Amino acid sequence: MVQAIVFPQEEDAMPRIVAHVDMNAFFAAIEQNAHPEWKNEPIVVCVFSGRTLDSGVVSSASYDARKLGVRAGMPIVQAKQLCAKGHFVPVNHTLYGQISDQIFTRLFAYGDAVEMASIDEAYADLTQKTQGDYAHAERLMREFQQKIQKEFNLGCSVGIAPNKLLAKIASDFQKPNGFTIVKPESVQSFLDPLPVKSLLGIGPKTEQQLVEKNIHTIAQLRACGAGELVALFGAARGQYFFHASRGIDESPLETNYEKQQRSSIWTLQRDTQDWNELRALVREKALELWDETAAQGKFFTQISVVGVDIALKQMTRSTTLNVACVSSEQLFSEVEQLFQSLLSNAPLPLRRVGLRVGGFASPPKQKRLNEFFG
DNA sequence: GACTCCACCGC
DNA sequence: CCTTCTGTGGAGTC
Repeated sequence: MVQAIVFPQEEDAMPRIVAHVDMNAFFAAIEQNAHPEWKNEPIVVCVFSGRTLDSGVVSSASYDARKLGVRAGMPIVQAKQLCAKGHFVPVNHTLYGQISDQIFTRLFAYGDAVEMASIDEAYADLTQKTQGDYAHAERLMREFQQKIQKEFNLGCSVGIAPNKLLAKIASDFQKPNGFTIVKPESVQSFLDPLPVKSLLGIGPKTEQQLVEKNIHTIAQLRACGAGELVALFGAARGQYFFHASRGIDESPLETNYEKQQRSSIWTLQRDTQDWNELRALVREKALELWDETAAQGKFFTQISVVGVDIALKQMTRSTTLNVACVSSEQLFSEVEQLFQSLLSNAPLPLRRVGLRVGGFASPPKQKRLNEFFG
């Protein structure tokens, strides 16, 4: 075969190759490494809410804990019943974030572009580097997988496919330490037998709606007309499902993504409907949020508060400022008003409350950033 | 456009 | 039986 000379137009036309990397039981695996004496013992990483000794949920479970039925999202109390001898440790997001950064920094050497999709997932675009050659892509990503295992003692699953949608499903196909390649010619046969829930964006509620229409597999979803899907799910999601069921996804890697909002929500020691009981804590949290965003040079125009009542019903109140918020005092005063409005309409005492800021804009009064520090 | 709620994605 | 925390995007409503 003649070696093709690559012109810019042909570069654009080159079929994409995208890899998705998903760390296996990431938080639990890191904790396992931090405690080598727990080898082959169940480890359960927990978010303790602080309300009672064991209130809270499981964030991540090691494979030894999963064998006993422990799952992410499960109440800690329930996990302890399944796994009395397990090691229950609190989440340490800072540590996991640092390790995540180190791991995915290595990935930049393997692709043209990298998107860190979450703390334990990333995409790499391999199109140019491999010149569209799947065998080359496989060699590269197997090397990456082994490198991470060796260097960090952490396993990951890898999917390689023509786009992000399929690469993500492929990395999920075999776990742990899976390696799945979906070439363009086998996209449909790969997708068809999978449950609809395999598609990003189809969760429990949407799955239920589809099951009611007797749609269980992606093949059955593909048999639906675009019009029917749009009628059922609205324009955006309907069209997404139409394309996704065919394995079509042109979305590019988001390589310089910026957060749109920052929020924090916490569980109260005691349920309440009384602003005076919340005031001090809310104030503290508002100041923290101000400090964190100001430190990043971010100035927000949107402020919201959220309450979750004892029936777990959520309520929100929000406001949009004309000019970015200028001080922590202004933030707190806005938050106070929003909470008073929320509380006066809350039918039941609140169990959890939270704050959110977003709508990041230029700094107020056009001050130079460094005038805010020092 | 602003606001509120809902569904979903991670772990 | 008990239900954390963070962030995005869509839909309905006004």
